[in-house]
Amino acid sequence: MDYDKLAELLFPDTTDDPDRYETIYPPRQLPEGACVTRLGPSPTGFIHLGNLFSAFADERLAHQTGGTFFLRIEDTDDKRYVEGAVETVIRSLDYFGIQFDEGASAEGDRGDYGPYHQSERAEIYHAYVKRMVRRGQAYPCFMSSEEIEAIRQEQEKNQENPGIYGKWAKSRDLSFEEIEQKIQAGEPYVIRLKSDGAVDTEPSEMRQIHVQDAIRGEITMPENNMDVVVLKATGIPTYHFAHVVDDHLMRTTHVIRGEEWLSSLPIHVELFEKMGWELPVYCHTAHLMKIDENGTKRKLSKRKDPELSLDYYRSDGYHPAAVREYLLMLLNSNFEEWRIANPDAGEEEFAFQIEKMSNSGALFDMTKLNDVCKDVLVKIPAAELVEFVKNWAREFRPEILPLFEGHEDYVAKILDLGRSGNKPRKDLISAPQIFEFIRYFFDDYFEIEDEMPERVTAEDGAAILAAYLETYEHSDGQDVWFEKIRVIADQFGYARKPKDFKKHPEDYKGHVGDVSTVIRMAVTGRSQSPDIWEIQQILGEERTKNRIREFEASLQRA
RNA sequence: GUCCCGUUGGUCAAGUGGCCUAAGACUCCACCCUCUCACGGUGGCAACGGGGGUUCGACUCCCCCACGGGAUACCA
Repeated sequence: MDYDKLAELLFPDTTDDPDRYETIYPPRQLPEGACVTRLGPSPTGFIHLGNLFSAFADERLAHQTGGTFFLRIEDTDDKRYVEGAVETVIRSLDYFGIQFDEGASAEGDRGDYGPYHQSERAEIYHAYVKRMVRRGQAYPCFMSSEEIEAIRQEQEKNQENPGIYGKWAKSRDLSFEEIEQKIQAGEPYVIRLKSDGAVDTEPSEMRQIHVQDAIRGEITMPENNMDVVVLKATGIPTYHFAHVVDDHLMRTTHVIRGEEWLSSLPIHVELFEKMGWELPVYCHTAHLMKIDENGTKRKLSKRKDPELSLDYYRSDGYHPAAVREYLLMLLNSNFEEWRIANPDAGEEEFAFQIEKMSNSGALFDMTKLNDVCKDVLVKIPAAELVEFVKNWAREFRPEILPLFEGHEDYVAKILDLGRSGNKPRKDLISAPQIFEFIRYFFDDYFEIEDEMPERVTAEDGAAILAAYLETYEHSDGQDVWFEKIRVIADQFGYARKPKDFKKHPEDYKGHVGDVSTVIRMAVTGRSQSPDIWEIQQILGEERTKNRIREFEASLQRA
């Protein structure tokens, strides 16, 4: 077989000098140790937590080392294309603070290593495939999908490994004339790798390949022996081939991808060997898992698990900084302890290590996320939180937007309730929860929600409120204010201090806490809340007094 | 079927042959602080999947099994 002739037949218009791309895309001029990473989503536009998870690792690794992080759209499967997907991907990631230095963007490609859409790189792939053909490393295959299906069935019947290899790779033996004739007849074909892997050998007897995975350590697998497709009938490469060519030419140093790729590693190794290129550092991450209804751990799935979608966190009003913080905890096991030691440091100060990534799948724990949210939100200035909640409301709860819009200062004061000092309150978790938490500050959403304390009758309650109103001075300081409540407690037979009541419960109806709960009920409609005095200061004198009068009246009616 | 990866409390996890009577965080419980709640503090419950080896000694190394996950496409 004259491979040069075959290559010319297959790729008449393609360059014979793929090495020219080596000069078009020279090694990057980067500082020693800089990592080049990439995210390669398919253009469905659906970007999920797993993508964010690995994008985060990519981003940290690149930016921490002074390297480059780029976006490459892996649109080799035309069936998957969704309009506007690139914008969606970029926007989703940007919301969580992930930005690319290079690659596909809303305004088109940026950077010297493009094009960054695989669909636009056909001539590059073809140049390398042509060279493989010339070297006898690849060949056209004319088998129809029916033929391949029949082969698979026979292999299954004989308990053989499915796939095109060895004797099944019938098109390997086609003569030039046969090929030429089929092509002239317009028969569709793909280009397959002519694998050097041993066939008819037990896997354990096969040559083993050894790859150092940055997360998992040394990986040992039998070499590839499949004649995998490198170029589809459409002339577009498969993932395997595109990965090898692109990551070489784009000078990717670290390939971070999900563990589902582990099994195709031998294919990639053979391809890299055939091309004569150095392997990138592979980092195969574990999948995010969840516990499903029957209590078993399983991979988060697109279809079943709404929490996999990034939009889930956005629409549920989780602050991106909190999601980042939590993800970083899952990403690097030592982050949490570092955070405890450095509560105020920026995330970028944390030394992310790829080796510290877990190699078993982590369960995504919403309870923990909520806890992380509290710690993260407590550090965000109130004004910023107001903007955050406002933007969330605008998109997801427009009916409550008027509460925030134009009242930013009022809301900011509410959010700052008890947040100062060295033991700040940590009440705030997510946008909807924040609204729920502060709702009673707005008359439209104020209502009596809880029950009166057991130790206070309606009659006593009304009397307490009357006495409270009598002595109420809006300008009183907190201490003076509370002293007055103690006096009222005393008047009505409630202990001035809870401890007194605990010691001699028979002497009292209750204690000062019961009295203040009545007031709290009147002012907030709830039996639990932050400091009443501060709440009253924010509500203002008029609104406070009105609420007390109203509750007093309702108790009298009862 | 074959191949690969994984398995430490309910969850995230530290652990690289003796420092393990197995760290820390979340959850839960108790107590303290306290006008309620939250915060904070103190304490508590709770784990090396099973079986064989190797070794003076194994969570750590090897083998088998079980379980979970993945691959086995002209999807990525």
